[in-house]
Amino acid sequence: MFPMLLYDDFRKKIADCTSGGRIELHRSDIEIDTRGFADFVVKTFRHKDQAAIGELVERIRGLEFVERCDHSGDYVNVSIRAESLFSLLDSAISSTGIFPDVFQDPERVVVEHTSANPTGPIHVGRIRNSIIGDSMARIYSRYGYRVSTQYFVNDSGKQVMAMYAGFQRYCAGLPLSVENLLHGYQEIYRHMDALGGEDAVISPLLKRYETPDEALLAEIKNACSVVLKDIRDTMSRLGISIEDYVWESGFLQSEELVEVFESLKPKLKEDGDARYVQMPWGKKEYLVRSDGTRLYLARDLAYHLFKAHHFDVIVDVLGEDHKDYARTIGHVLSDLMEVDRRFEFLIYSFISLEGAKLSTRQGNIITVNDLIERGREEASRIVSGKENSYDSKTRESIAEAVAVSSIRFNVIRVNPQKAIVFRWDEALSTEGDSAPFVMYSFARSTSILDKGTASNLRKRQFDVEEKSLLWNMYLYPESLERSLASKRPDLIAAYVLSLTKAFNDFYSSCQVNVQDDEVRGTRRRIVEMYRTIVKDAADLIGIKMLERM
RNA sequence: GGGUCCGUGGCCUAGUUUGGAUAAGGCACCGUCCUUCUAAGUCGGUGAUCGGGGGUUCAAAUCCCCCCGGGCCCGCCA
Repeated sequence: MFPMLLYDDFRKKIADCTSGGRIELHRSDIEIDTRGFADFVVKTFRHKDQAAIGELVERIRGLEFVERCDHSGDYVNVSIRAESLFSLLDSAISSTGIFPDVFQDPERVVVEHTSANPTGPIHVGRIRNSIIGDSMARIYSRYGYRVSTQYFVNDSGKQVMAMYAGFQRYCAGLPLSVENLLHGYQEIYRHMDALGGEDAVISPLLKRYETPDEALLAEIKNACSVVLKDIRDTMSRLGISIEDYVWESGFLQSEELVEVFESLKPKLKEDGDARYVQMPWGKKEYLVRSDGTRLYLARDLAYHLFKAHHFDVIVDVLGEDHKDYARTIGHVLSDLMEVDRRFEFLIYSFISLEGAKLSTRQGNIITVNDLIERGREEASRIVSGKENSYDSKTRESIAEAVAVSSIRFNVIRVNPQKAIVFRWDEALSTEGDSAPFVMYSFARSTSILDKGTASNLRKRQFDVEEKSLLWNMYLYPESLERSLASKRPDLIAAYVLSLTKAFNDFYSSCQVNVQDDEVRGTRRRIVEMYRTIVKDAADLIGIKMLERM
């Protein structure tokens, strides 16, 4: 089943004009104009037959939604009638409440994101995973997929063992808190060499763990839960909630693990008592150590098999350090194990600190909670400085929404492939291309609707700013499509900005609440449609729209 | 060393997948607009050899090759 958006696609209809004619053009020859010549441009470089192009122009002119169509240079410029855009959007939103409507797709998608080792609070380096993952899940969902989200909790590796051992050694008797666990974790790595290295400190625990020693399992899971609670609270503040937390320890002896080894049996190679699979690009990937214990890869494959049992599309959001790893699991699952499911990976580059590297272990982090707090203070100051005075409760809720939205926006707006260098002023920026810019326009639209009175819709000439706003609204499906196909949530951010700019132009040029019934009626309707669409799109990237700010 | 991704005005970010008409936003800087619906806004201005070099093409920020700079990976860690 192929996911689809339901709306009247003018672009497709223009493409249809070329079929059966003397020149054939593909949908990709028809572009959205970005230079101000028209709305759509049809590229005709490869067609020198002027008569045939003239014929095409005539056919396009015949379309009821086309206002103007001219052949100029090597392009055919097509302008769409504002009335057509208006009635398309109006009827879609009137009948279904959204634009574009979707065909409910029965395919089940699971997006795994965040999955950070529970060894400390979530920091700005890690949050990109959560922000991208959550937005991507929302985009799949908006597209009509049945979506679930998961966090794979690592409670079985060296890092959490070290945290547990560190807490025992350096915080004995103290309460099991995030601060104490983090302290123990950092201390034990500081003294690792003096204590005899990982072999002496961690390996015995790992061995007991995999036996399995149920009491140890429970204690470590308990410690992880404490840190995880803190991570969950932070994410929840950002409007991110993950449906299922799947514990790695659950796969130590699972059916799926047995299934992995069963399925890989013919492909598994021996190296002493260790076992590995050979990658076609030359690497050996180990699943079993010489001492018989299993590596993370084995448990993660079991986890992916578990996901494959319940979902059709399995999406992992991973940092660029896991790029080769993703290639490995993709190959093992699809080619070696021949699991008939779509495994997809969204790889993003890191957020770094200027000069320094982020590290939980070394204590060199900016926590997301700190970031939100700073943002809240900043926003609170701006709200207080405004003329219309809000009570302190309203002011604080505005500040929180602005802080959270700004942080999410400034992360999501960058192509996941590109690295981000963290800077305080950029992370919390409230001017220009930012979340508050979008939110503020929305708040102004609330005022417009509050102040005037409704009236009947009547057909009339639209101004250029009205047309431009309508056109931008019409383009929403294009952004949704591209964003989903290329797993680029940043494209939604770009769309939200351009829609907001179009609304601001409209706002400054077109008074809405005027005497004239026809003008007032259509303009108020345009504002309502804008609110529906901008809210829809903003929600995909976690911007919290406020009625007032 | 091998692999991989990135390099667009002083700074940040789109545009590269599918080559085409004036390279688009934002920040900063200079100037404009609050007795029309919220100035977190609007309008205008300064500022780009699209990292460098070669190639393909009627046409290259976009495709190919080489080089330079930076991130990440190259564990019987997770």
